[in-house]
Amino acid sequence: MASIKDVAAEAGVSVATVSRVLNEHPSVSEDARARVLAAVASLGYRPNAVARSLRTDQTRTLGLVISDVLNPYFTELARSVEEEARALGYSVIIGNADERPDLQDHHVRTLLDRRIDGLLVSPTDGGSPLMLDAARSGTPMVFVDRWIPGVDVPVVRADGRGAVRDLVAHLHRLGHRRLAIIAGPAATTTGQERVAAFREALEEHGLDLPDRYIGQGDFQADSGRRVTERFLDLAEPPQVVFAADNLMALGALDAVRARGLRVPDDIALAAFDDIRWFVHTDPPVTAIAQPTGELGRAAVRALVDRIEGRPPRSVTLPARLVVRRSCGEDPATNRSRS
Amino acid sequence: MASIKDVAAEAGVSVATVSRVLNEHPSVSEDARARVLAAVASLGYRPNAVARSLRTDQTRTLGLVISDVLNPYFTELARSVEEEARALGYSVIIGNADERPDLQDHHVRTLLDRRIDGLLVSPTDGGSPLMLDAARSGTPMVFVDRWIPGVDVPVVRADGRGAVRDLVAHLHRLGHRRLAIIAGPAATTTGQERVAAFREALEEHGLDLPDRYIGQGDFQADSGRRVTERFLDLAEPPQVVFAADNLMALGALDAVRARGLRVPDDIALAAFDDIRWFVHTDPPVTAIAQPTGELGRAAVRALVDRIEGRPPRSVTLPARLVVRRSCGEDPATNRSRS
DNA sequence: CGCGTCGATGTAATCGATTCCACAAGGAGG
DNA sequence: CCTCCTTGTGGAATCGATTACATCGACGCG
Repeated sequence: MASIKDVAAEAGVSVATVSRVLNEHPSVSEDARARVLAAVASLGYRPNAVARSLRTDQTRTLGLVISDVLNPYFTELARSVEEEARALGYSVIIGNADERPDLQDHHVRTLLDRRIDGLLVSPTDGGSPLMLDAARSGTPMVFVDRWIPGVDVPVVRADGRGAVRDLVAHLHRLGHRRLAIIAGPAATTTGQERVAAFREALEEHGLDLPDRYIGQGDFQADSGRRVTERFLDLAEPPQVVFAADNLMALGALDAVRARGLRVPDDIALAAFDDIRWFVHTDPPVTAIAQPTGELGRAAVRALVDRIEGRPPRSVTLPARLVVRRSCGEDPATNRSRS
Repeated sequence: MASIKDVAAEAGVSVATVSRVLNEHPSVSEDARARVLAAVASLGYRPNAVARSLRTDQTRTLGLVISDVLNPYFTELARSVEEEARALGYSVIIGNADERPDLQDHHVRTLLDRRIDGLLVSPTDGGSPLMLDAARSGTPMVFVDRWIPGVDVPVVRADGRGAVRDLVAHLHRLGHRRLAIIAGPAATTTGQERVAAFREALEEHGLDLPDRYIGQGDFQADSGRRVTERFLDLAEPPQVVFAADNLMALGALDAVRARGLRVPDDIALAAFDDIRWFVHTDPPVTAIAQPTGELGRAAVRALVDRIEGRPPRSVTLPARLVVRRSCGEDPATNRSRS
């Protein structure tokens, strides 16, 4: 592959001049510029990004470590992150942690070794030593969706409390009184917050959330299935199951179907995170929709602000309830958009 | 960030010795090794991958350019690619082309600039000049899922012909005679092949595929919706719509639902690519399942073979039919697994 | 006892870019 | 006509690693 030296030789100038032409440095003669450009074209020369990064100490690359690529919420997030980054002149390298702290650490380490300019993380757990180190060390960092408490890093996320309150009101209006939740891992902020928001909302209606109605999931479909089976085995099963993410809702659907029961007649279902397929499931699933694209874009802007020396800001955007039929018919508040 | 020089100074040895310790070169004394390791630990030193890549001329990184991250088929593919690559000691950088040739070129160029060791591509079109160049030039390359005819690059893909034949037999048995297809872009091999396989299978049953029953889609949901609407507007609408990918099937579902029609009573639906949600849609969708994970792994192995100087092999794996209820009940051949 | 061999180590070249510094040529101003 | 800038250019240092080559003891063998 042709290097800058080859171009210099071909154009009959020094490598310094070639570099100046390529970087649009003002003091280059028209003549030299033309010859260099011609040489570049004829050799099909492309600057070696590795060498450039070594010299300039910047890669114009962002790292994004997400909890699970197979989760449509995160793929959508990843997509918007890449889009905004590209618009700002950065590339993105995605690391998929699969909800495993060890894999998350692997990717953080690899990205740091590559000297990415900044790191976007949606942490899988409460923070490994490596993660805390990374946060404290020089690399600019921003948390997205989830965060690690007590670490001084900007956070871009959605606040679901209002939407959860709307959801519980909706469920209460439909006559449901025994409400259960499939929680996410307690080590994640979203895992905790969604349970807390649910409990608070229940209290507003004088309902409580007994331990047997809290199932411990891990944001994966299988755990949703297991927890739902346990709910269905209770002497007094819940009337509603609220899954803290879309994959666990999928698992819940599996479990209900395996028993030959029907949603919402036998048991109602709602989910955190809205995805396109929820419109066409049987029945369409009532869900809390996050402004995913906006979150991704805001996260990139915050990170690039840090990288380029501007003060970054944490951002919190509201989520909203999308009512469908999985909790029963509710003609009073049909705010469904589909 | 500490460099190898700092480590050398701290350990009281030369940088060469540090490098030797880190690369497990045999001739280093126990004493020196211990001192270097101690220095590495105390400084929290991590080798700079950028500098190493420049010197060794290898990045231990693979590029993966896929047509659309939001398509669950491709995210699953991406996941298995990353997994296998990691097992073989490589990282993966994913570029999402969003079915846009210009974006595809952008990512190929960026990846080449970064001097990735090899490139995995699922081409969005028939091959831009850049793509053809890349294929001819030195960088090892493998096509996955789709390929570009006439280019000498190994291909790892699924053969859907057998499964399409099974599908058409299934449809014929159910009494369907007017079958339509929502095709993918003619510029992609999968776009063409699926139509050809469908037509061949129809011919075996003495049916033909008139032009009005071929809708031109682009593998995105919106196009599935538009094409389906056009089918429904025909004087004699088809009895079955076969979507050439899962997103267009989603769009078809949207269109059918918007008219207040029902699947499969008013019109039947089948899709190429099976995804988890198809089990829970209304009704569950009959689909052709590709061995996605195996494809991803085989593609990585083929690419790494090329990179490491072994002869790479093209791989073709069979897809299979998964019957569900979206085409009507067929007690005779219930090979559904769900 | 002298020489060849081997193990451990350091010096320095190298990868491909960017960029500081020196310098030459040419024009402006005194 | 002699300085003093300005503009264009090249030489060489630099980034952080790897690695070829040189060196220096120690050891074994004839």
